[in-house]
Amino acid sequence: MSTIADVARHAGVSVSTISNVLNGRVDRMRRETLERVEAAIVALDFRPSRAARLLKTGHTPMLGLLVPSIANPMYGYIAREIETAAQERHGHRVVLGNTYRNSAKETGFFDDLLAHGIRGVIVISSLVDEEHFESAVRRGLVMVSYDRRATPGVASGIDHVSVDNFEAARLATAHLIARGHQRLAFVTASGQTMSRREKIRGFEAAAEAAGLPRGAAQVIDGSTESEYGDSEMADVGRRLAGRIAAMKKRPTAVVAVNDLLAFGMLAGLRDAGLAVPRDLSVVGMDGLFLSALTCPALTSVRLPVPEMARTIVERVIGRLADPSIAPGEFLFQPELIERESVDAPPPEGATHKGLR
Amino acid sequence: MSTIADVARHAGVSVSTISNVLNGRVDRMRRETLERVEAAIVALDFRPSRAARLLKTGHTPMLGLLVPSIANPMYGYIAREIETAAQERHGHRVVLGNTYRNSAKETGFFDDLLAHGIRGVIVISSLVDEEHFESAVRRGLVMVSYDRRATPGVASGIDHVSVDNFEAARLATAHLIARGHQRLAFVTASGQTMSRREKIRGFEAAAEAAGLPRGAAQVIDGSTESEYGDSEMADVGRRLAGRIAAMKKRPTAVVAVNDLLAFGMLAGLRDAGLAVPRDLSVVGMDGLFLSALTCPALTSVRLPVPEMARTIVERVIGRLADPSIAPGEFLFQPELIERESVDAPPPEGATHKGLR
DNA sequence: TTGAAAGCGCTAACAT
DNA sequence: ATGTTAGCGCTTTCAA
Repeated sequence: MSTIADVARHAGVSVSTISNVLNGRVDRMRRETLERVEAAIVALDFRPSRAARLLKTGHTPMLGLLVPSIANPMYGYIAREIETAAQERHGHRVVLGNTYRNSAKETGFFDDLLAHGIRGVIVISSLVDEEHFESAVRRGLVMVSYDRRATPGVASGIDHVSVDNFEAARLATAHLIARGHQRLAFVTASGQTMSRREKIRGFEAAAEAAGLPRGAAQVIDGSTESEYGDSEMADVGRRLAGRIAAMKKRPTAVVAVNDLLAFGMLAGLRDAGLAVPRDLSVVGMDGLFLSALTCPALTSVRLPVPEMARTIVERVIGRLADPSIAPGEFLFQPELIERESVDAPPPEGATHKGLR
Repeated sequence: MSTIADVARHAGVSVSTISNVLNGRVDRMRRETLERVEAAIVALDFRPSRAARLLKTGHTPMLGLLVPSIANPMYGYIAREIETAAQERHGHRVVLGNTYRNSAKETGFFDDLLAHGIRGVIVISSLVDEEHFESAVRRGLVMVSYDRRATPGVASGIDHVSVDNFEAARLATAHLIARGHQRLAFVTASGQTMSRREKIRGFEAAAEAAGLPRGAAQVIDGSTESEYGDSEMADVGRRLAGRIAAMKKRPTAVVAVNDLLAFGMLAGLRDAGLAVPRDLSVVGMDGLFLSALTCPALTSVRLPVPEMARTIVERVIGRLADPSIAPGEFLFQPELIERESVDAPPPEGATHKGLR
């Protein structure tokens, strides 16, 4: 691989002239010089070393991207949109890390980014504790977090981009109530992410707004060993389905914390001999393309992923370029996609399978 | 961030001593010196700059990973296993790129890796043309390709790791034949990847081995606009299901080129009023965790993804360390997972819906 | 057992 | 309009 010195020699100019054309400082340059330089660059197939530039400038067009697990279709989708936006719109590459929701892994990732000279990082759907994030920010990282709301009243050095999770759950719940359901459950994996908290609040708010009696809207959660959410998430749904099927006075409709858990729930309900939506209605959240393929096709609350991805990328890169920009909070609105997993509740007294 | 010079000053030694301890050359060092250096490193929270090291040594612990689309659950799964193996077993980070099966994007990715000083790259499931790969290898990349067999007889500078796609399709097809099916279809997206070719050969070989009459085992394909395979792949399956349902003498069983296409097919068959496996049996390939959740649960051929990921990572890193190692081909065996989407064929004359 | 110094490939301030 | 040069933070001979 040829270096800037080779090019300078080949073009019969100095290295700074080469550097000038590489960096667009060509205004006060003789046309003929520029042409010779360009020809030399082509002739030698010269590509400037990013490593050397980084060492000199302290900048490099790369971003870090941390996800709990890229095998989770939702994170895969978000990651694709982020990588594509970073690359196509800003010429940045992305370094990916799976955290398995493990804060030591997160911290290790931040350390490595810094060592590699990468100063922008996007963190997807982490757990509640934010201290090691702020500490990474103090060490020089520009961070945007997806799917966590800023803690109200706490100054943060981090951008927060998220969907309005409260509204997402409220939308799903209100839809169910409008279809006549009076006994509802919100099903989730245990373990508190901030988005789960918001969703639970939205669920309860919708129930209360509809004047449902106390206890008519319950939260049911199931624990996972490895809390990072792909196949495990579906497993939780499946187990929870069994538990719900066995309840004496079971809910007639269920809001799942995300599509993956809903997929598991659909499968578990089927195992238990319950028909959706005849015996029980189900709403998911995420609006993955896969949710159109389940049987029945899943009614879900869709997130505006490509738009959010664009904002996320713009924020990191923008704040990297201008550190005086203050971090902010960006909330996106979800949208209910009606498909086939919701119907009116079964007539009272017919809640057991086969009675209809 | 402190530098090696800061540490040297703090410990009262020279920078080369610091460098020596950083690189484990501590054998002929006074114990007391070592301790002072280590204390200084801790005191200053010093982390050596990878960028500076790279410039000096030409090596950096990073790998490139190219996938058609990380939103595809199968690529997400492979990517997770690869990233985890690279990180946990070899301390390497990974730069991810989505190619959308576009060779200009692939080439651009290779260029950038080289510019960043990254010399190892893993390419997942690319199209047949390999010329721009070999050209990247000539420019210094160490490459391993997943899901492409080496072209027989052609010397290649690339490692090939793949599942035995011939065997995968043969397994699926033989299973169907053993259950009594005599009229089969292999369904796929059009567009030739090498793995599809192999699968088709395996499908046909199984049919022939069973003595099925000519024309009893047909290949049906559907085109996609954007050939990179996630939601589009399912869409193809869905469309093809409609086409199959409408056939006068339709196959009684179908082998899908991958699980995603099978998911679409299941949904499309349902749309068409056909019951699986009563009216038609379906086998997928990949063995995604999602295939356990469909209805009916999908019988599929599972790939040993974690093992393959480990081999892939070992090969790049091994050949990076020792360029004299020759590239090779590594074939893994798949395994049939029986679930609920396969049954005996419907009695002849009862192939139309509702006739049973 | 430790230190001095050259140099990896660039950028940019400063000279000319 | 172009050239000279001092680093950026390390590694690694070579000397002491």
